[in-house]
Amino acid sequence: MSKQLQQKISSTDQNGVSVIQNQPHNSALNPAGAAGLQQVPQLVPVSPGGGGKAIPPSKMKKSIADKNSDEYRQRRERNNLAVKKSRMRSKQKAQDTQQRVNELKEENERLEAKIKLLSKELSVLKDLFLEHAHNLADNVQPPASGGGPGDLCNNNNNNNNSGNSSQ
Amino acid sequence: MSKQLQQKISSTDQNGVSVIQNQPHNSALNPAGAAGLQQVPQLVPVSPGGGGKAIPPSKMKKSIADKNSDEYRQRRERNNLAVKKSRMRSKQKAQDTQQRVNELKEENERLEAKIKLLSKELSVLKDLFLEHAHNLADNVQPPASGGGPGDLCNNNNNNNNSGNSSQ
DNA sequence: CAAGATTGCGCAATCG
DNA sequence: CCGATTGCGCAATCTT
Repeated sequence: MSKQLQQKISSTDQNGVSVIQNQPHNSALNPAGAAGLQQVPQLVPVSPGGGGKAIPPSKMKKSIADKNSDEYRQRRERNNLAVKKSRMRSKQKAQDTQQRVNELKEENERLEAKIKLLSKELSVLKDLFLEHAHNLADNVQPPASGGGPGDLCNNNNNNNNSGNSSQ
Repeated sequence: MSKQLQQKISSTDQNGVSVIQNQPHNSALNPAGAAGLQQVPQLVPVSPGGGGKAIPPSKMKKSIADKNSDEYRQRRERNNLAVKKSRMRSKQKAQDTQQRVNELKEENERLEAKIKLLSKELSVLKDLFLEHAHNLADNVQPPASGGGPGDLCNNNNNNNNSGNSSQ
């Protein structure tokens, strides 16, 4: 709705292709070419013939399916542009998606590393706690040696409550 | 390496298209159709003309570019199959990639959640430690305390929920 | 109903 | 030489 145009119109040039199918079944084909030959059946479904009501579409002289028509050519070209655009986009999107995958993979690795680290820290702290617990259980007795690495837990505190402040 | 063939030869049927370009520039085009017309210029680059040595390629009667040739038709069909296959694959891959993105995104979220949880656990434990440190500092002297049942150091359980071990 | 966007398809040129 | 890719145009549809 708001984007279009802008383009060098490479359109048909360097390429100059020509294509034709082998088993045409319908549609009027028209070899308007450069080889030199030209043959235009000019077949147009003029009237329903036998029994139809009427042909709603007003003028159907060349209407569609007429390879000679300017209109036709014009529309073809427009469509060709549209197609090119659409394909470009499509390809781009695919690429972007692929990149997204890479980014996500990277981030994943980062996160996993972080988890590993946190886990390790946690386990260390927990071990410390366990150790203390043991100490407590063990040393129900008086503090024998002074320099021992133990006993952080000397507290029987009557702490009312923990002043934990969130991060 | 092990997939191919198998197919009802839909080839040209329900479709029956016929196409031709407008500005042929090169290549010998040959409208071999069904509409009823046929014209085969039969142009073949017979001799290099001016100064070539010789034409290595053995027989080049119809060689390539002959739309009538069986050989040609056969090759076209083969190529058409190849093209179809290739495109299918391509599309499939794109789809897979997209799915991969989704999976990765999900996993990412999971990981992040886990990180959050671990972080919280960690902060709790750290706070406990800090508290103990304070207590230690505070009551450097009164080793004895009478009757407070509030003993955090009793590490029995608090809320430690970390029994996760899946994935 | 028209105009652009998509999609399937065939051709041809290239690449491996 | 052959299959796989890729760019391109046509035409039928789908969307807007």
